[in-house]
Amino acid sequence: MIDIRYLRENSAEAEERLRTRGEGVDLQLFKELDSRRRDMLQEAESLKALRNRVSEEISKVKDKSLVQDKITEMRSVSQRIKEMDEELNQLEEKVTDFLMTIPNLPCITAPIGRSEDDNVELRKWGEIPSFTFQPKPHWEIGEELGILDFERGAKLTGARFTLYRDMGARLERALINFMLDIHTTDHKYTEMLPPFMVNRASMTGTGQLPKFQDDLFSVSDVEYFLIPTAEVPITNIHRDEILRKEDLPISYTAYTPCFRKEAGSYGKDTRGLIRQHQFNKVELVKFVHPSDSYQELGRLLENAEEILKRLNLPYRVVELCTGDMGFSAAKTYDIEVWLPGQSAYREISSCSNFEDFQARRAGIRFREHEKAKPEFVHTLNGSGLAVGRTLVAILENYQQSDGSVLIPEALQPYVGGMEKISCCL
RNA sequence: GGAGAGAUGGCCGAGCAGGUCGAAGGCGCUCGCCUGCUAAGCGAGUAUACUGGGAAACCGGUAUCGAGGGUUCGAAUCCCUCUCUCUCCGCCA
Repeated sequence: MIDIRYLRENSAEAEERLRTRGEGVDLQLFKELDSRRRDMLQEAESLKALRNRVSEEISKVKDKSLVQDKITEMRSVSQRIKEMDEELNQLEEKVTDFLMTIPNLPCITAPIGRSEDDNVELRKWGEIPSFTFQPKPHWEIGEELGILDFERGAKLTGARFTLYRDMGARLERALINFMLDIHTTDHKYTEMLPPFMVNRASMTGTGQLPKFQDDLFSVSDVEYFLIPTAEVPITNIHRDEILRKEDLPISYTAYTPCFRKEAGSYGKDTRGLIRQHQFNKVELVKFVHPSDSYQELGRLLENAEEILKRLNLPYRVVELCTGDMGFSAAKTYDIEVWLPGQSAYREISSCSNFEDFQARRAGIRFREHEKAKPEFVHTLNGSGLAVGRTLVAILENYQQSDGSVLIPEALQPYVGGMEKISCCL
């Protein structure tokens, strides 16, 4: 949520900045509703002040028959208050409903652009492997090795679900442990294992709701939603809390499965592991002091990159343009890993600074000084990394001419010292 | 799933035959005093949001005792619904 005062006082500037996202927002209606609300609020509150005063007078008189006329008068005042409160509630609801659907203001340093074509490549790392044979896409490698079973995944559930078997399952599990170990031990994040379903308030806090309900799976007998990313439960850990300044920055990491409907992506990535309804991810989340947030974003990005470096997988870092950023983000860097099967870089991590957008929605604050008013923290998060896509990158980059796949050295201790995956069938 | 108890400020905890209660008392914390040091003691202060005024310091109004609704001139206190927590029984990894 954007600061309502900012929208009130700088609506032209706000409209301009939002326009760079490709989001035409008209603040005129908002301004009207907002000022009507404030006028009415004042009126209702002065009526309440009157009622409070007179009620106190009544309480001091023993013989109520002496103040019967005041009681009668207050009866109608109360009636009026009730009517105004109802109208006020409606106005307020309209205003917050509107605010909740407005995306974050892009950071002024974010490159202006319309789509991913306008993203800016910042750096590249690693050697793109060259093959003496035609490299295969991971779904072929996985099926031939007997470690990925797409057909049975579809039988069990449906499209975009995959059964990992044997070394596939083990490799996925190894990657999760590998990533968590690095982030906890070397990068000093605190590991969390959150619920995989959350309530409406949590989804609203991080920005998935109310606007993106269509992207979420939910359960039918209670109003719980399956998390699309660990960002949701982890960021909401501190919802409605005032954190101690000394505790900032707070850094959490968590492995969770993620559930996404992927509505509107019907034709895309239909084969393989790239776009699944359920996938595993290790997430990094930080709660930071507003003055440090961009520095911390840089660190978080490096922490995510570190995983690819240790696995020796080539990647590049891209800065997203205003038109390609997510709803809640002010600034986003994507890490894209090289996939020889597609001869392309594909997103494997997205690291964002939300500034105070989520903190304001979720009520996550801190105090600058003992007596200072609480302020909103800045929240950050990034994938560290998407596990399934990391497995894809390993299969495609480490594939051998005989169909086997070498296991990156750093990962070998996590698979009992095994050096390569041969056919598991 | 069955039976019962509960939810009050940073924490503990009173109030609950409706009024002077944003809420006693204690603890914690902050500042000051006192004191060889420490401990103890004394005094003052110590919620949040919205809103009006003010350059600001600050001053005023409203709301908040789990959430929402109701009764009433007036609700932490009475009534209804919901959520959560705890205890016992059952079931279960």
